[in-house]
Amino acid sequence: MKNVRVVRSGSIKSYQISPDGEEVVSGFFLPGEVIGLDALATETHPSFAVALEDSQTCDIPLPDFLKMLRDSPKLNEVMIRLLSEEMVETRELLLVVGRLDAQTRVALFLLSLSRRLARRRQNPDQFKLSMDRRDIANYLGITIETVSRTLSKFQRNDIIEVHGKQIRILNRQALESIAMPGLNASTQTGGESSQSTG
Amino acid sequence: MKNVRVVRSGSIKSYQISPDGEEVVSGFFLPGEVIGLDALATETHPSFAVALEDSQTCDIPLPDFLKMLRDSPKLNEVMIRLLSEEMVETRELLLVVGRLDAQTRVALFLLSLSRRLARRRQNPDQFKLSMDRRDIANYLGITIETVSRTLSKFQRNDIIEVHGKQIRILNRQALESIAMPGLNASTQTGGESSQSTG
DNA sequence: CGGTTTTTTGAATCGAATCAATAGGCGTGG
DNA sequence: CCACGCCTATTGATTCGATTCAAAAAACCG
Repeated sequence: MKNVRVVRSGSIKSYQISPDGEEVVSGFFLPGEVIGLDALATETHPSFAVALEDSQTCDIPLPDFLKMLRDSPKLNEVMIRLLSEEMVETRELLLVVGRLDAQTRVALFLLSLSRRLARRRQNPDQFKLSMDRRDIANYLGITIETVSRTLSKFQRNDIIEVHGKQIRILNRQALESIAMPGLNASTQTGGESSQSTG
Repeated sequence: MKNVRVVRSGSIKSYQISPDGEEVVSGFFLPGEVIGLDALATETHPSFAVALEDSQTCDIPLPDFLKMLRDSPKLNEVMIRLLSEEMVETRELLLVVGRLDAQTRVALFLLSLSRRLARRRQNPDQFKLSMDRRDIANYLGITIETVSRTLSKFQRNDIIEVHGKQIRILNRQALESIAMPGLNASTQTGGESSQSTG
């Protein structure tokens, strides 16, 4: 699969196969987002991609893309910028993922989805998860059970509403304060919320 | 610090300041490695860098560097490749850091250092850590105590020898098998109480 | 519907963090 | 050179969060 792929509609899961044969989810892509930029290094995708729902994508074969790169200095600049941005984002995720507790990861995940939906003018406060719990857990590096428990807890605290894959954000502020690594503890989250102060 | 920086000698720690004011170590750089590629996106470094020992670096001011990029399609290509490679590497680290236990992280860390030393023709089996336990812990997303315990354990199992910052790798195979996420468990690493020469 | 898979919830266990105390290095000054 | 104090590292005991194992409940599909 040596393509650069632009997502047009639907959603895509990308994953790798770890040395021990396990699937490892490395990202979810929404419309407008680009998959396979890291293919530029190796000229082969280190990862696979599957659609999570009916999706349309626009594939550009890697050789063609490289040729375009050579022909267009402008595209070159854009690509460097895109890569560099993705780099910053991934680096941040890296800082975050290894050291955060489960509920922070889940909060960040929900907010990330929300933000990306907002960017394409969809309701950021109510949306349907296109991936199942297993994929979320895998992506966040926690277990299915912990994802489930955490969502339940958020719901109990009136931060979100969960109906299967349907999510509604009720208290964005609370969610954001949970997502903040160690920053301000209590918003108006009452109940059992108890995000640790340090 | 709007520079792209090439490390010539010594070693450099790069870090960010998290929202709650904590230092977060984001990488260690050895000679020949390049710091600040992600500066290309924002035109400002998201991170700081300090020398861990006497070091020489070669700084290229970002504007100059960007001009060079504009003037040289060749450099452009090289940069895209470099960024893309760094991307792959960081992505892998990401997969790994969020889901691995402490001793796997430490093993990977030691092997990473070793590999990078080998690349520049230094002894990959005996070297001095230029950073302290605090930095290692911070980088790996675990605590000082856990780093210490893990190194001690490796030593007890005759996998490495530790004298403060001086490290000697005694059983690379064992270290590698620990570093493998969930792959073949026992080389001769066995449990804590495996046989040993004394 | 029945059967399957996904999700939620509960109880027990395990690993790492935390709290606390000791040991080792290292530079300064007696 | 040794004594002292400071800082880093190690080790031990306890606590806490997440995993694991197990089972029930809900959603999904032919």
